[in-house]
Amino acid sequence: MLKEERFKVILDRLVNDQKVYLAGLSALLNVSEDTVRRDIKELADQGLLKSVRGGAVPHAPGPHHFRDRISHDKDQKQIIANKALSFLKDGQVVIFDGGTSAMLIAQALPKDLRITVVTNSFPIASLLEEHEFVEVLFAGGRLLKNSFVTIGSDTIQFLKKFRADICLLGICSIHKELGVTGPDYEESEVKRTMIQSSREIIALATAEKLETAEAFYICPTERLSVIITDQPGGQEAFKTYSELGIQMV
Amino acid sequence: MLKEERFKVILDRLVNDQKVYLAGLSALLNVSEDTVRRDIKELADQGLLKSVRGGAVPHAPGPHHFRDRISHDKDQKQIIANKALSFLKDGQVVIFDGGTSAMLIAQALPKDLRITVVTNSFPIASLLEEHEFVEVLFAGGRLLKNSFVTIGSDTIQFLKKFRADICLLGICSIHKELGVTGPDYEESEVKRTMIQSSREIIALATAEKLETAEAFYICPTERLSVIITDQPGGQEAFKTYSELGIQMV
DNA sequence: ACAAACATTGCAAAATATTGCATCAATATT
DNA sequence: AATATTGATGCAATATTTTGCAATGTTTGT
Repeated sequence: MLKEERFKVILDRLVNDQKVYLAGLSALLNVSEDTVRRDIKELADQGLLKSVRGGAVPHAPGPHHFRDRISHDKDQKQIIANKALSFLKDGQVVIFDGGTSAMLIAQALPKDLRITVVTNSFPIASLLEEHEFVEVLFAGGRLLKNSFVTIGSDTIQFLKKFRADICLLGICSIHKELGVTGPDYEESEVKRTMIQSSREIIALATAEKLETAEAFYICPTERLSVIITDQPGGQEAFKTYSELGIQMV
Repeated sequence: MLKEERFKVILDRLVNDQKVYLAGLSALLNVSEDTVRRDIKELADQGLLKSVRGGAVPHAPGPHHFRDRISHDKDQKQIIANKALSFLKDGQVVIFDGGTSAMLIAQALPKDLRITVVTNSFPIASLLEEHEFVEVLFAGGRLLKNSFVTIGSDTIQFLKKFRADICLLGICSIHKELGVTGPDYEESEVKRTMIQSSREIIALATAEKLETAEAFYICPTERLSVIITDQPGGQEAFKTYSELGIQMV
């Protein structure tokens, strides 16, 4: 088996699972762990992934460490992403927030859509490179290591200059009374500004984030136009938000 | 069997299997592995496939991840990069311009250097992720596809906010009378701003760029503090610039 | 602080590349 | 017709790269 084949396998698994282990690859590829380690090192040198103790993770992953990630999240989020896409139209200015959910949307974006994207996320900007008709405006600022988003007053100042049609808000906690909240102060600041600069807000939320709250306030629930979630099951939840004029998907 | 026939077989199998082995082709084509190797080399020179140890794989035309391009003409630039590093000290604020030379410097940056980096280049920001003690301030703006730098008035506005110690200026043309010039209008605008925001300018230039000029003016030659170049040969050039108080390396 | 897991380094064997050279066939030249 | 010339090919000797292993550090979790 060629070294390049191994590389391909490693990268493929990385895309699917967001992580690879030395032991697993060693067994799968029929080579020693040493070899896998060397392969990973080589790929890391090329910037195609990030080598970590015991394995590797994608080079620009989300903010959290990979060991506590669950891969089945991905499928659910993918469905959410596709729903969100249906709200985007040619000519719009869209703000993408920096989370992994927004990233999946960027990934699924049709190549012929002509929109202007404003974002503070490297991975998203990077994904949109191949989209010929998408203009990317990147918000500068202090770079948050490990998550590849910019934050801080410069970012906020940049975002204030826009009047976007839609803001795709990554996963936050949403609570009917307590509003939309997030776990990190500076990130929440940025999100708040994104919301202020947008006409419509589309929030992406896995079901377990509904009716929960975090430390930092972002905006009142009524400000949302659409909530896209994965479990339509909760009739009550559906009603609750519909009463506020929010469309549930 | 004609060489062209073999070529066709090789390319066909490559399309089908995404890989070919020397041994397999040698048996299939009834020629020695040496010949297959030579065939593959020839096809590789034409850019039709990528030669790898033990066989060949399709030439990846896909999304050129921005780090790929660093690898080739590396050596000469690498020497330049190392020279440049000796000018950087803990605590400084350094502006990195977006070229590949600046990228090599970023790559060679010692992990324990504590500096603040201001840049408009994704690749550079991305390279610095692993540098624990480097703070990265990223200049927002319109994203230039294919080169992954931001440009435009937002970028300039961002850069104006700084007073940096050093600006590492990628390769431009330098001419004693005509000053520093660049081939692209908007990029030159950005570079000019970087220079205005910096106390000292270190310019990186391969020897063939000295005493040449491009369309867009960036700054007078005297504004440079140091020129780092690869061929110390030219005694005259050395003198010419030394008279202006510029250090040549 | 300890053990276990993991990483790093040096090393030798195996696989693969490279180089120089001799052969051969096809074509060009005398 | 005889003889160079050229280019492709295979072979062998010599590098170079890859790989697994073992000995030795380093990190992590308890």
